[in-house]
Amino acid sequence: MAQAIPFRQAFPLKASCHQCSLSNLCLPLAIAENDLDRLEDIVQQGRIFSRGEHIFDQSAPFRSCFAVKSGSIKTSIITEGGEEQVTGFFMPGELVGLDSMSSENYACTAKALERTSVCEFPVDKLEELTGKLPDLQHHMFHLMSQEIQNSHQLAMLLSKNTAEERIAALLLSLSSRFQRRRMSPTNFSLPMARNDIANFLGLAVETVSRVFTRFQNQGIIKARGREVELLDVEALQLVTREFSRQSNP
Amino acid sequence: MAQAIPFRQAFPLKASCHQCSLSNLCLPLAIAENDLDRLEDIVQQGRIFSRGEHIFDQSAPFRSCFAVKSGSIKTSIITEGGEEQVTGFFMPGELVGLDSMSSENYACTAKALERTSVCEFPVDKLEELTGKLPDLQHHMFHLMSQEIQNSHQLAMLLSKNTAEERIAALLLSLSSRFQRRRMSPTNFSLPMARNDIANFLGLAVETVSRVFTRFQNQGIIKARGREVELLDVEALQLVTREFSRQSNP
DNA sequence: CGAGGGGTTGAGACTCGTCAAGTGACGTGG
DNA sequence: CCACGTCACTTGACGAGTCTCAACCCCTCG
Repeated sequence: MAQAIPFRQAFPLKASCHQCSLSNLCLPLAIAENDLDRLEDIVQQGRIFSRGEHIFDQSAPFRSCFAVKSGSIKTSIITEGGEEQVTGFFMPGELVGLDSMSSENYACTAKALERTSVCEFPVDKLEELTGKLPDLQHHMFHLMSQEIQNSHQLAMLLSKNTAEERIAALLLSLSSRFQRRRMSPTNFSLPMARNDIANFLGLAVETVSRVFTRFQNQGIIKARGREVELLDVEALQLVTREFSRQSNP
Repeated sequence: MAQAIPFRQAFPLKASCHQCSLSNLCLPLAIAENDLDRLEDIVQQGRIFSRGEHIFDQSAPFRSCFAVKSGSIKTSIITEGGEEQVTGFFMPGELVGLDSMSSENYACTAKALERTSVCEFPVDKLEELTGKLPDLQHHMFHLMSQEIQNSHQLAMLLSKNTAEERIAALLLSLSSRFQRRRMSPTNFSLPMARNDIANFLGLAVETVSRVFTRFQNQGIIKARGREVELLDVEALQLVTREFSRQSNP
């Protein structure tokens, strides 16, 4: 990983949405080939953050959205009481900061979970561009409403489901997101700590730990630290009740 | 109320965002006076739904967003297992359907909680218009990101807070939304049933009921059925931990 | 080598869901 | 007019799931 950085920087920073392997997940998805240059004009590519660094901070003036290029990011809200609430994990190809587009300031803090590179989209320029490119505007609406739906799904998970169901759902979500990037959907390493998982899912760390070992004893997964292998995906899906409609009546 | 309907319908349906008392909460907010006509061109105003009627249904083709003019709406998702999850309550001046802008179909079902009138914004025309009016586009981004934030707040409430805290938060949210409309913030009638509250907050109906009576015994609220009076707003805020930062250190 | 963080495991306490019964308001039909 | 069913809501008793507290292990890093 490390040796790639000077290499990338040796190239001109622009003109590389074209070659980016994530362009089918990211903003360029929506854009005709000949408009891609206009998007590239406004993007600042290839900024690198090391593990634990903040991409942006809650209440700082809102300037940009960020697309994850490699690595991963967690976003969280700090409440008035000082508690942290993790609101999401972002993997390569996903866009961070959409929840802040309403306000002058960032609505949450974004932190790199590992060495992470991002592309930066300054909002003023982005909004200007979306006004000119209807497809891009449509795509932005699409992404934002997707974010709302995700959050609703999360709320549902938190309000109705047991610890096992929540964790199964998270594992499956991660699995499908790895798959989108053509990586193994059954064999991956969690970018986040147990603590973050617990916080995100509204559980205690101990509960997360217990469920992991329970799944392991049942032969559904294999887990050593952050290395996870999904042994029985269907069993996981059963746990999330995805299939319960068929056995209900 | 009832006699207003034929009266309104006697007028031409257009040209009334100008007079609408909610225009400072709704989409017109963002728009210069002389552009308002263009918004009005695409709006279908004054559709009425009676209690229990569906404004739109999950999985039906997505056509329009709706602004609540009077009355109130609840949105909910039906899971594969057939359970309902209430995702939001919408009061006059608020926009319903933003979570569906990603897909071909509505992401949830919207149901009138009482006799409710709405204005309809067909999305194709709306998107076309936002492409031409940067302020309107900005406002749409604003509303959508607000919706994301709301949903994150909800997720936080569901994952970290007790039954009392959730209900206090809901009461305060409703209170401030009544106040926005220049109605009493301490004396209002809940548009939704206990059942909906419970579902929305991830609780059992019985728990909601118990908390209501507990608050009543503590002299914080007075509640008879859906009629609610907030007797001690500060106590409610204390319950939600909004102020706990000051007493923490 | 010790310190410290992340993760696991166990025991007890507590919140909340479930089950069950009961109340009051409302509308229907005899 | 009253009996009745229905529906929304309330109240109580009990039990399950999860949190808290505490100890412990393992690994990394200084």
